[in-house]
Amino acid sequence: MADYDFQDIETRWQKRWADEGAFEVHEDPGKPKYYCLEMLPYPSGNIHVGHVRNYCITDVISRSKTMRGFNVMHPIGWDALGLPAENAAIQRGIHPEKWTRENIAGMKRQLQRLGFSYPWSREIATCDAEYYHWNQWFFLRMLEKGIAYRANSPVNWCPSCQTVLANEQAEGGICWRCKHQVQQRDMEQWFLRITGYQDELLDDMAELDHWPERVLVQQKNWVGKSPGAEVDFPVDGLEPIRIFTTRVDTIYGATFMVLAPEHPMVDTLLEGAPDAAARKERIARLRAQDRRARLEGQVDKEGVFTGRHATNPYSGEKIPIWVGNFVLMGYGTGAIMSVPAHDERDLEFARKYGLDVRVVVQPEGPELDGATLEEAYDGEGRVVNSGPFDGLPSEEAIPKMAAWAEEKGFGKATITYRLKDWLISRQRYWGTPIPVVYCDKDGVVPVPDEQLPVVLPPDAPFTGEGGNPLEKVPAFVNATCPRCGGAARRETDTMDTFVDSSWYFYRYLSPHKDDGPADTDAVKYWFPIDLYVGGIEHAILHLVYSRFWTKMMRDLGLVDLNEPVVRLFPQGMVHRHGEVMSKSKGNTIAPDDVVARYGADTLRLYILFAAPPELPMEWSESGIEGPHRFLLRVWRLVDRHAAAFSTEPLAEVPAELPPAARDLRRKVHQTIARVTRDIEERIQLNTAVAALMELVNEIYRLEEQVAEGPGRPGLREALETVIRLLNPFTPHICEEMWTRLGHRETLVRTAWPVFDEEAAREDEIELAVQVNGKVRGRITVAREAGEETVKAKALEVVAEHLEGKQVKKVLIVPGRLVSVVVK
RNA sequence: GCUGGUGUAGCCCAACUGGCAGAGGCAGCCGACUUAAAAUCGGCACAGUGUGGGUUCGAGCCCCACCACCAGCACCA
Repeated sequence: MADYDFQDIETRWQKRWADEGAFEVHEDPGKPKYYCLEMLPYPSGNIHVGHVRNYCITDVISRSKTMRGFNVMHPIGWDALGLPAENAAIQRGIHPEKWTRENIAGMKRQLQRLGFSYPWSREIATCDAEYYHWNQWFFLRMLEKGIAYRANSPVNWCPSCQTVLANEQAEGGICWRCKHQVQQRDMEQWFLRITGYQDELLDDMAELDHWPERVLVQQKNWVGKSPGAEVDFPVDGLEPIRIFTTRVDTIYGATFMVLAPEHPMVDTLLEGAPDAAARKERIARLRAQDRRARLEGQVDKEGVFTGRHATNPYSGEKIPIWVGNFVLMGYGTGAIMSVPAHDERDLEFARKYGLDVRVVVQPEGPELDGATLEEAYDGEGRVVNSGPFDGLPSEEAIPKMAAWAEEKGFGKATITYRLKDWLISRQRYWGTPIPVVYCDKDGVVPVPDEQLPVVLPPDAPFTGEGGNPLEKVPAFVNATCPRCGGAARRETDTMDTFVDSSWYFYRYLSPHKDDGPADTDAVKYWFPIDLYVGGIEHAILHLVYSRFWTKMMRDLGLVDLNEPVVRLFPQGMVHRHGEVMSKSKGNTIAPDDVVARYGADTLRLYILFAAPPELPMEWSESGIEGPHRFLLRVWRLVDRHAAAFSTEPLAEVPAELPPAARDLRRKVHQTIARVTRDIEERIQLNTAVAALMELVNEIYRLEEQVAEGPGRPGLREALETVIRLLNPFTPHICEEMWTRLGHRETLVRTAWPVFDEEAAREDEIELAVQVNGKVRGRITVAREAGEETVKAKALEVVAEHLEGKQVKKVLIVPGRLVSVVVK
């Protein structure tokens, strides 16, 4: 018997695939296409099991789709710009580029050792000037269209990363990368006007019917669309205070207003107020409260009365102006009207400071009383105590009252979003240089297309002493103004690396195109992406940016699409000892060790078998034994017959078969149907593997009975079916067995088995017979047996349970059971 | 607190539109092979589906109320 020498088998087949360029693809109008995408890795130094899980899923889909006759695009690349490379440079004195290239080389070796089916000629690295050239080109196009702009605004500064961050990258005041708390700073920065697409990002979700609901919900929350009204509240001798509300119908119940401590009018209001100094100091304390805690509502509501009043423009009533820590400057106008009767937060505040509570919306049922109200009523109802609007249902009052404000000139209906423009400038070296220069005479001047790419200078100093290393490279900073030819200073900020990943999937299609980012014809052929597999942690980052980028490209006339991805499949994480596997937890598994011990095929099979792909998978040291033993079992089975079959002529499986051979053939075809469906429709790869194990068990059981005689061609069919169905999961061992059975062509170019419904059909069916819901017997009937036959047989077999009782009903569920109801 | 997901054998997990709770694997037990063990081959056992109600001839699956764990959202006016 030949040993299963996985080291030898795997490296040999990897070499053959590489030599043959087995996975290279080109546009082929004669075939249906399938674009199978996975999230490209950051070259941190090692492929980890999480990546492996991601890439095993896409590899199975890609290989099976190829065998099913599709022209499959399944590319890989490197998200190669980013901070860790620069930190390595500071800490270890290795240039970011060297560090990155070495990591890429190592990780590429790891991926190749796992046998993934990539067209390596399409490999891209975003740190190639050939790639980031087009980031710059896109930036210039957006600058022309006003989508890219420079503005001064409060931004998130991460002291640990020494750079600013986009809003969604500092959620809850925490840097997404290093988890440090960010600071607020006012800085002039570059933004992309993603808010120009905010409604489209929401509306086009209707097209994303193969995206998981939880991702869409997250994105929807993040965009945070909230229709309402803005209303100006006049203040004697000052500018009016503008508030935003979603419930203008409750405005007659506004008994006070509250400004965010950072609101620009706070200081002005305090001037001339009694005890101004003391109030100022207390407000300063509110400002100093932990920002993150304030954002998350973790602090108690606190406020300071300014001593001033504003006028409710609807009622003409004077109401006190407060400053409160629960009002945020970053949302709406940073000022609210407070309606304690109908808003929980306002009620809490009002009770704490003894402010009036006035009911202005009355629901069905007992009359609400502001004085005793314990819970704010924030539902709908009939508007009361509201002057001319009394009696209106609140949903009708909202548009009427907003229209009234507009008519009178002190307000209007408006929509507020939580989404902010995408801040893309970073004060770091290892990113795409933003292609503009600053000229004393001409101001901000874009670098002309023909001068692109603006290349990162290789000789920047990585001292770690703060400041962008690019600023310290005179040859880079000192530029010529493209407009006037005079001296100019080059922009030293680089782009957010999420820019790189927003469009990389277009670049794969024409990775070396030098006169544009993407080839239009190739995009037409391959897009949209049929399946995108990756981690869900990118739900409001990469996946939103990518959707925006495609819409922007569409508006530049580059693509004819609203959405890049048809089906999104977020795979589950890998856990160990009940915790997420991560470097910081110190519980990682190195795929290399597993490959050395069990081989790539076993690792692949185990990862896919251990849990459904979308759920977390628990890594277990003993669990891997099962799939490994299974492969040995298949290997021995094929080994017993390979020599003989490889020299025998192929024979048709006869239509008439002895029972054992018939049973085997049925199982073979049932398995084809199950595995195909589990892979293609359900992406339920664990059950596909289980079905294959079942089939192999069945072959073992029947092997001796079908090895000789009319069943023999069926045995061969069974073996070859197992090999072909298993190939996407464990391609090396399958190629080897396939060859040993006498085939010359690789499985990469071999068709998927064809399902024969007739062969899969059961001839006899066993039915359970229930009496009043309890199984009391079972009968075996021919597949085509009529209802009467089934009924008679069923009643006969449970006769003793029917004695002395009256049969009320007999239900026959075809192929399942017979249910007898008696009384 | 809100939304979503998950809860099935000692463990990881199956169960198509409501139809006999068990496919697969790990661990366990018994036999065969072996001087013996491992490996291998064959076989066995184990839960009534988180809890409590309901609908139904029939519920793991549907409905209601809870519990636990996970994820997301959360003072967004």
